[in-house]
Amino acid sequence: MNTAPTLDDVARVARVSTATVSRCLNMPERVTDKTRARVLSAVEALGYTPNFAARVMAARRTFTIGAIIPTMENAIFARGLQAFQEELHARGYTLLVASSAYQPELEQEQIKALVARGADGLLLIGHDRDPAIYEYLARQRVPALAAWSFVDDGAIPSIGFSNRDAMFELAQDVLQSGHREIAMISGVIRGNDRARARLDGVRAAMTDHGLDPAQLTLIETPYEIENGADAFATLMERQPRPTVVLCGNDVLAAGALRQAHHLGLRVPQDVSITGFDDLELARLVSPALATVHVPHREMGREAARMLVDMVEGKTPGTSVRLGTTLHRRASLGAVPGDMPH
Amino acid sequence: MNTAPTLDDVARVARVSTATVSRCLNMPERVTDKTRARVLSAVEALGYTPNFAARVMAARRTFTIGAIIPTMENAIFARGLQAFQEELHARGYTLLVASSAYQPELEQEQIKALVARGADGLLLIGHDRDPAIYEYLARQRVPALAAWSFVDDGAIPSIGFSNRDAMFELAQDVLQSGHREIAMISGVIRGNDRARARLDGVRAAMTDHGLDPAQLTLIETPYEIENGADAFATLMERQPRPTVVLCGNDVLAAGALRQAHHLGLRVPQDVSITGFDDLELARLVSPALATVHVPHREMGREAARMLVDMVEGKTPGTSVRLGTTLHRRASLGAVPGDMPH
DNA sequence: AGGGATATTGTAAGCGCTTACATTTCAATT
DNA sequence: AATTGAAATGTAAGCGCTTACAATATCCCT
Repeated sequence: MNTAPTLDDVARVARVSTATVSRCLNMPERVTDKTRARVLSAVEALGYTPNFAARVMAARRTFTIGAIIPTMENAIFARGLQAFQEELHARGYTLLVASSAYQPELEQEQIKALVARGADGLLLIGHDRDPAIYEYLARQRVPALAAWSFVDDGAIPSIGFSNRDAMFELAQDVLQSGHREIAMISGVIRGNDRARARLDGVRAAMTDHGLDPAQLTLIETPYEIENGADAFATLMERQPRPTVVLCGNDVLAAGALRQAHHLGLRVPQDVSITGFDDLELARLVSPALATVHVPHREMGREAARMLVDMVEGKTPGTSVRLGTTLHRRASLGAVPGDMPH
Repeated sequence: MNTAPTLDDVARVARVSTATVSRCLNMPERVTDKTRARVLSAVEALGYTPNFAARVMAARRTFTIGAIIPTMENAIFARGLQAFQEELHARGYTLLVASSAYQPELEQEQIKALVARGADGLLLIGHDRDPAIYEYLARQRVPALAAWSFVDDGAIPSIGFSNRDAMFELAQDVLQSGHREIAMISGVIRGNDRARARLDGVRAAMTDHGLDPAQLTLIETPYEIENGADAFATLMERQPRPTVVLCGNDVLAAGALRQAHHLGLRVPQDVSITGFDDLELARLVSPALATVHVPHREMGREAARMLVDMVEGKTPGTSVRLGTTLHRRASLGAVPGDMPH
């Protein structure tokens, strides 16, 4: 089907052996200037591009890193991934991205697809997956790194932050400002340790303040704006009505906020809303979202460095924990009806 | 390095020939139930995954489609791409995504990288690129389709909408509501026909209303929120001050809107702002952005269908023009100080 | 000028898979 | 039971590249 010129064609035109052409392309310094010029002009003349599959097969190396992210639909992973790609590019690697749509089964499929395509290493999000897939990666000898989450004893090293501690801190802040009727809109927990850890953080903070975590009103829903809006509407019908809604991320929070406007509720006077991630979104909506800032770009960059080092055998990989910072913004206020002190 | 089991290993364990194993995997119906069971259990036992590079090389087909988008950082292409991927998946193809960061040179590099990786077809954004790259694609016999833009006589078929007409319509609306001091924050024009067409649309509408398009106050800047904010600040210092700022897309508009709040300007009472794309963003900010709705999902889906048909030789590809719709929302209002009629 | 060390180039064996073609198996038919 | 043709399986030739090893050219000494 594809009648593109091959190495042989180039060799013939340049009147050298295929080995020399290959060297010209891969180790130019091991070839005379004269022959290199001849070869390169043949390459030019023919419009030759090396066949990647053949190269991979012969060299058993692809200089390709795969990443499987839960979604491309919203900006959650975009910034970190962009930084990841930039750093990878600087180190001579190409990034291939696949999306799992938050489905563990599809993620497995994508992992295998990328390994089959010869990815030298893999970036995964979080730790929560079938142990069999870790065995598979080990057997295939493909190093993998988990990001967006920090666990120091996982099957693979990770680079990220403690979702639990970050959310704990935010929830503490909320509790300290007096809120007691607390609701949470969480992402779907199955196969998502980040979502679970955030929920745990909230519960831990409640316990810490002498509240029963079982009292937490919880809605679990996919990370989409509409879902945030719907969940918020449901929560506002509960009696007693929550005075604050903690959202599993900024996307859900943005949806909640839109719904609040729609319902004629003032934020934060009537109800407070918080997010997580500090996407650009958080500062675009009004009021701006109180949220947890995650160092996405730094995480992406560090992940690239670590993974490349792992691929090149320089390290088996060590987990790195990054910090998060609480951003108090206008969407989080005092408890409605509370007397000022 | 990689000691993964091969087809040969499977064949040995299952006590059949390699050809039979291959058939088991690719044309299961051409093999007895009994041997198929034997082979599959060998596959299972060994944890075998076919080597993609080898398969590609032998079969000269990858069932992979590549897409090169200008950016992954914001949501501009996310929704359309997601739909594209879904439809591709339904048809048995895998999507590989690369980002060009709006740099034509990098885009060329990425195109070659994807072709070398055996992409059966390519999705590109817009038409504006070095003709040499079209020759390259033709010679490599890799079908390509342009999206997010409609041009019926381009080097490759396209599926999209008329950026010019869509923006023309929006600008007409703006002019009809009386605005005369018009400014535009455009994306970077170089290598971006969509941005250029949108600008042309605005100019054409001005001409249509007897205005001199040279009077248009224009700032050209990359599609980032911060840039939109900065550009807006600059525009607000001009005398006479624009009464409306047309933005090249919603991202720039969101930045402009944030800056307006920051400067204490009310939208639309003091100044109107419009966007383009109708990202989710547009309805999250307040006031909601008047913008042009683009059928992203439909475009992505149609692009996948068309491209697969092209790859499979069912059609050389025909250009498809989709419609856009104007969404009048609160960010666009009357001219400040105008007497109501 | 001769000899050896070194830099350059060539030869050819795979890498793991698919597939055209050859061979074997087996059920149906006579 | 012999014959036949279709179905199942096996054989082996590549796909386009890299790279160990072999062969040759080049250079620097004495």
